[in-house]
Formats: sequence, C-alpha cells, structure tokens
Amino acid sequence: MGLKERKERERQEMRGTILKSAYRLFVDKGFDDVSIRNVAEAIEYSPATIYLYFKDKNEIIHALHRQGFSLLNKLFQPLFKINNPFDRLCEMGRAYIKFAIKNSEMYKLLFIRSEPMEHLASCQNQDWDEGDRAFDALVQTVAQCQQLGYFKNLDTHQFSMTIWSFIHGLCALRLSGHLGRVKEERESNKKLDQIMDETLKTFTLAIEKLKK
Amino acid sequence: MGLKERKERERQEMRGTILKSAYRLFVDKGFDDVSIRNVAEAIEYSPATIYLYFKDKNEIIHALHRQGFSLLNKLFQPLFKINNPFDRLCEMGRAYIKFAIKNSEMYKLLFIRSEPMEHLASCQNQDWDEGDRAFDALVQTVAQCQQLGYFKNLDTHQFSMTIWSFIHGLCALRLSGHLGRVKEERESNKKLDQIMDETLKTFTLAIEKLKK
Amino acid sequence: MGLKERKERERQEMRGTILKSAYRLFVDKGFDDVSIRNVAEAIEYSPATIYLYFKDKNEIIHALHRQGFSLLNKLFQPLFKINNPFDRLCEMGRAYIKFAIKNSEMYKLLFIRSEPMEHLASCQNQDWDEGDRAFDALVQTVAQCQQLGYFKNLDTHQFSMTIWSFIHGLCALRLSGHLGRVKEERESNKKLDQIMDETLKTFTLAIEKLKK
Amino acid sequence: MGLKERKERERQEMRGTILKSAYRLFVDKGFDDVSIRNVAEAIEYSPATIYLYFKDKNEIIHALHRQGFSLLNKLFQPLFKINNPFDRLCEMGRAYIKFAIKNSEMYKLLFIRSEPMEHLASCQNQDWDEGDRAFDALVQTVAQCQQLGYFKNLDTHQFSMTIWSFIHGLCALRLSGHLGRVKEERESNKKLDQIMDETLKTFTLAIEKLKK
DNA sequence: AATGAATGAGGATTCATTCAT
DNA sequence: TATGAATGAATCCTCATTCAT
Repeated sequence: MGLKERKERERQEMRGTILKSAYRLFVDKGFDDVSIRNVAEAIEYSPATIYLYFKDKNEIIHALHRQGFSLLNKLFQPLFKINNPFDRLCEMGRAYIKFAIKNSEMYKLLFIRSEPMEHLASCQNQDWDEGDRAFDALVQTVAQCQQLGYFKNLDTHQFSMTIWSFIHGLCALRLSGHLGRVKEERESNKKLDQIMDETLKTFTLAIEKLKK
Repeated sequence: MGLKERKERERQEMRGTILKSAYRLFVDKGFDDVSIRNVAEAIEYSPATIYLYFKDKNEIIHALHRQGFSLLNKLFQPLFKINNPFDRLCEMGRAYIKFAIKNSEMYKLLFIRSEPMEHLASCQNQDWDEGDRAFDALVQTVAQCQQLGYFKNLDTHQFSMTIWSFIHGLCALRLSGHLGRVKEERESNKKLDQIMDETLKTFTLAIEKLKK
Repeated sequence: MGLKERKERERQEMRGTILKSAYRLFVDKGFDDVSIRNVAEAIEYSPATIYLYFKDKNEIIHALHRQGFSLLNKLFQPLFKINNPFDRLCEMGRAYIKFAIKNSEMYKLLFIRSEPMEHLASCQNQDWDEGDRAFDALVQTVAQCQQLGYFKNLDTHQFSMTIWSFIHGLCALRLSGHLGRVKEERESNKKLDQIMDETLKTFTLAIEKLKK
Repeated sequence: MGLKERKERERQEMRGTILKSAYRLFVDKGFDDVSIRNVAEAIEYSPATIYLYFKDKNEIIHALHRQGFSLLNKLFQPLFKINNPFDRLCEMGRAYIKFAIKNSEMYKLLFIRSEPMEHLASCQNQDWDEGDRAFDALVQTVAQCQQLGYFKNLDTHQFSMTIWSFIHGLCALRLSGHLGRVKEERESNKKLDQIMDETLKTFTLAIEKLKK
C-alpha cells in the first residue's frame, strides 16, 4: 500500500521538477527554447528520462498550460473580496493585463499559441475546468454588475465575451509588438504600459456609461 | 529597352512565385513549416536560388507581411463609399473579421506573430505606411462618428485603439482555438462564425449606446 | 563498478576514434577540410553523434591541439638525459624540426594556425600547462648553457624567444613551401631536409661563438 | 593597332580594380572573407564578370601574392640609402616586422599560407623574380656586412637564411597568437609590439657579437 | 564585355525521439 | 527507474563555378 503511494508521490515530484524547469525556460528564454534537451539539461537528467514522465513534448506543454490557468485563477480569487462588482471587474482587467505583461511567454502559451488548444481538442477529455473557471469568474461579475444596473439590455454571456475579447486583444497587440508600432503612439514616445493603461481606461469609461 | 524590362518582369514573377509558394506553405502547414528548403522544394528550385531573390528568410516573411496589409487595405477601401460613418464602422468590423477567418494564417502573420514586427523594428525604416493606413481608416471613421454624436467625450485615438483591441481580440481568440472551448458555446453547439457574429453585435450594440 | 568504468572507457575510445579520424582528415586534406560532416562520414556515424562527444568543432580542434603538445613534450623529455646543455639544445632543435616535418599538419595546427590560440584565449582557462612546459624546457636549457659561459650578457628569456623564433621560422618556411622556392636552393637542387639541416647548423655555429 | 592597345589597357584596369577590391577585403576582413562573391559585390559587378579577368580564385590570390611581394620590395628599396650594411640589416628587420604587423593578413598570404606557393609550384613558370629579389636584398646586405668583418666564417647564403628564419618566425608567432600566450610575457603584461622589439634587439645584439 | 540565373555541395548546429541496457 | 548512444531530418545560409544570353 504505502509503497505504491510513495512511488506515486515520487513520480509526481519528478513531474513537478520537470515542469518547473520547463516553466523557467519559458519565462527566461521564450517558447522556442523549451526543448526536451534543454529541460533535461536544466534538471541534470537525461532526455530519455523525460519520456518516462511525459509521453511527448505536447504533454509537457499541456501540463504547463494547465498550470498557467491554475495560476491565473489564483490571481483572480482574492478579487472576489471586492464587493462592488464593477470595481471588481476593473480590477480583474488590471490583474489580467498585469499577468500578461509579467508572464508574457506564459500568456502566449495560454491564449495565443494554438497548439495547446489543438492538443486539448484532440484529447478525449471533453471538459476543461480550469479554463471554464477563469471565464466563469468574469461572467459572474458581469452578471452582478447587471444587477446593479450596468450593461442593461445586454446578454450576460455575450457581454462577457466582449470584455474578454477586448482585453485579450489589447494584451495580444502588446505581445505581438503592434502596440509600439502605431504611428501616433510611436511619435508621442509613450511607454507601452501607458498605452495599455489608457486604452483600458477608455474601455472602462465607455462601458461605465452603459448604465441605466 | 524591352529586354531590361522583360528581365525585370521575370524577376518580379519569380519573386511572386516564391511568395505564393511560401504563402501556400503557411496556409497548409503553418508558420513554422515555412523554411527556405520547403519553399525551394515546392517550386522545384535549389535553396540557393531563393537567395537570389530574397536576402534571407526574414525578407520573405516581410514581403508576405506587406502583401497582407496591402490586401487588407484593399478590402477597406470600398467601404468608404458608405456615407454613414457608424454603418461604415460596423462594416469594417465585419470585413476585418471575414478577412481574419478566410485568411487565418495570413492574419496570424500580420497581427499575432511577433517576428514580423520585430523585423520591422530592427529595420532602419522608421515609417510603415501600410500599417498606418489601415489604422488611419479606423481613426477617421471613428472621428466622423463622433461628429454625429457617437462616442462623445471619448478620445478619438484612444477609442479607436479600444475598438481595434476588441476586434483583434475576438479574431485572435478564434484563431487560437479558444472560442470553441468556452463551455457555454461548446454546449450550445454554436458554430464559431455565429459566436463571433453575436459578440460583434453585442459590441456594436454597446457602443451604439454611447451616443448623446 | 565495472560497468561505469567500462562505459567511461568506451566513451574515451569513441573520443579517440573521432580525434584520430579528424587528424587523418587534417593530414590528408588539410585544415579546412576538417568539418564535422567529414569526420562523421569517415567514422560512419551521424554528424549529430559527434556532438555527443564534443561540444563543437572548436573542442575537437582544441583536443587535437592538446594531443599535439603532449606529443611534443614527450619527444623533449628523453633529451634531458643529455648532460651537456648545449648539446641538448642542439638536439632539441633537431627534434623540433623532425617533429615539424614528420607531423606537418599537426605542426601547422600547433604553431601556425591562429584558430587554436584564439580558442584558447577565449576560454576562461588562463593557464596552459602543456604549452608552457614545452617552452620551459627550452628556457631551462638555455639557462644551463649560460652557466657554462654560453650566451653571456644575454637575457635568458629573451634569448630563448630568439631561438624559438628562429627554429619556428625555419619550420614555418618549410611548411609554407618557401624553402623550396629560394632561387639558390632551387638551382642547386638541394633537398628540403638538407637546407633545413644546413640552416640549423649555421645557427648553431653562430650562437656557439657567443661564448666567452 | 590603337584599338587593340586600348582594349588591353582597359582589361588591365579592370584587373587592377578587382585586385584592389580583393586586397581591401583581405586587409579589412581577413583571408576567409575574400570570396569571388564578396569581391564582385564590392566593385558592383557580377561574380561571373570576375571570371572574364581571372581564371579562378587561385589566380586572384596569386596576383595579390605578387602585388604583396612587390610592395615589400618597395619598402626595402629606400633602405639601400643606408650606407652601413649592418645598420641597414637592422632597419630591414624592423621594416619587415612593421610590414607584417601592419598588413597582417597580407603577410599571412605571402609567407604563411601554403596555397600560394603551391599554386606557384604548379605553374609552368619556373622563375619568381619578386620573391627572389626580396631575398637577394637580404643576401647582399649580409655579404656587405661580412666585408666589414661581421659574421666571419659563416656562409653568406646560409646566414641569410638564418636571419630570415628568425625574423619570419618572430612574425609568425605573433600572427598565430603564440606570442601573447607565453607565460612569462603574459604575466608581465607586456604588449606584443614590445615583446617583438625586445626579441629583435636580442637577436641583433647576438649577431653583432659575431664580428671579428 | 557583361551578366542574370542557377545550382550542387557543403558549412555548423539542434531537435524530438527511440532503444538496448 | 534511468540513461547513454544514436540518428534522420531539419535549420539557415554561403561558396565557386558554369552557361545561355
């Protein structure tokens, strides 16, 4: 009994070690520098060993994907202490953006690269709790806003999608380098963070007006 | 006289052939499978030949990049026949989305991948007309909307950024595969196009209300 | 126990095989034809395999470099049995020349090509024992000669450098093909070995006179 | 008549242009950056054009080789104004070293690389005036020194070879990077020029003593 | 006289993966 | 459980050279 459990525990620890190392490579060097070899080297094991814990590279990426969403959910959790749902919504937006900037490579993995979602789709596993949970946090908050009169006459789910689209778009433009290339911004020498901040504020201002 | 011109024409044709082939690889196999070797193989030339027409891989990608923006601008142009700026704005959104869906790999190249923008940044060429022109089309239309009383009290440029962020985000979520994974959508078996349509409509509805 | 050692031995054998093969390519085709590909082909392994034993091409060259110096030192060692330092000096010269002629490509690697020294300089490793040892053998012998009254009033180190310069120059001219092109030698149909011998003798004769 | 001559003159001018460009590449970027392509690019002609003036790359290198020797001879010429042959000998040494340092890549071509001499040997052309002339300058000066009592009882030709060997060796060690790696020099932080200077002085001092 | 077009061969590396041990 | 050994397939890119025009 105990032996089997210990084995299993050790196995999970090793998986953890591998993922941690892969994650660091991600953050430090970017997506393309996460190779089985590099990961193995970093944890001072042989590449072949990695294959004892993960079927292939996709599985590692997928695991990181799940970790990333888990982290994102953790970031959202404390925001539920904020009672005013509109304030909370704003803070969620800020937290999301902050996450995207601070963990840009991870963000790319979670939301921009299509490989992980394709992998997910190809799995038999139909549900995907972590992803749903993050979006649910948004939907609930939007719903609560509506109870206070915000976003009247707009479908809760649709409007949540709208918000997510906006905020993801803003992050994506930043990470792809487009934000810095817009002529007006370029010429005014604004910092990227400032541009994002102002655009977020504009959006906030706009949707705030949708109150009856 | 004619000889020189013919040579030049042939040269341009060859460049075109290479680009077309590169683009097809894009569409068929994705960004990462566009290699000089692959392109050369596809057009049945030696890899070295490619280098007679393009300095390096970046230049090929950059050329496709420009082609893509040029195409996008062409799609926007006829919309200026629409007199009502708000209607035009809506149509621009639809055209943009349609472009992103129909030419998804191209869209990824234009707006999602960071390589092309990095290349652009590394060039001495400070200006980037095609990109500016596309965004200008949006800014102008927003400005005209404001003259009709839309989006009052919002900065023109900022609000244009907001719109672009939203619509790009929507396209990006679609292309990364996220749109199809949202639980509610999944369960209602909606088609992706429909989801995008509805979300766009919601956004349109929302900003339409920002009229004094 | 034994397994680990066997593995290690096999590893060293493989390294040896690679180096031997690289060396043969050196001798047969010259420095520039030593490529990873060539080496791999010669030992009938894949190029990638080479990288399991050597970090990169430089490391192979460096290893050969060390082997060469090691061999040179071995050739000098028995000469210390010769008690008379001046006689020993002469024999060292002869041995050096013999080495350069017999292992001409190796000599080029050790003393003529600049790549290995550049590699050495780029290493963090400040010391370079094998090289120092070879030169020390010369310096010590010169010092002992001076104790017997040779080379009076000349700085030991400086004079050692002088001797090395001369003898290296002689070898280098031989290996670059200049020795055979000097008109007088050409016309008298002297063999290259003879020319070197006579020049060495002249030098010996000259410095022998520097005795008080 | 005149037409034929003009054509020939133009031909020589073009050869000159090519060589000048090749020479600059040499000096600026080193031996390995002299490629037909690079040369052609530098003079803004097509690579194929080069082949109208030179059979192949070897012929270009050979031509540069001759130019180099011609330059060296030009450097020696004014030294014949110095009446005292021993002084002249010393100055020749200094000039030679200066040339080697200032035009290191050219020096490598002239005296270190074996390709040019191999090419020379493979030509039907048995004589090689420029090379002979440079060495003759040395032999003559040595002979004149001997008439003043220097280097008594030493064969003129042999001793000239000795001197050349020494001085070439010194230059060669410098260019291969060995000079900077000798432990004692390394530790005393001497500049390379200084090391060469001191070694040359020691040699001069030594052979000066060979006077009856 | 000049060249545009073309290429085969080759350069150093890196990768994900497999398999016998 | 772990790994050392191995590789085929890729990557971008450069070269000297030829030949029809």
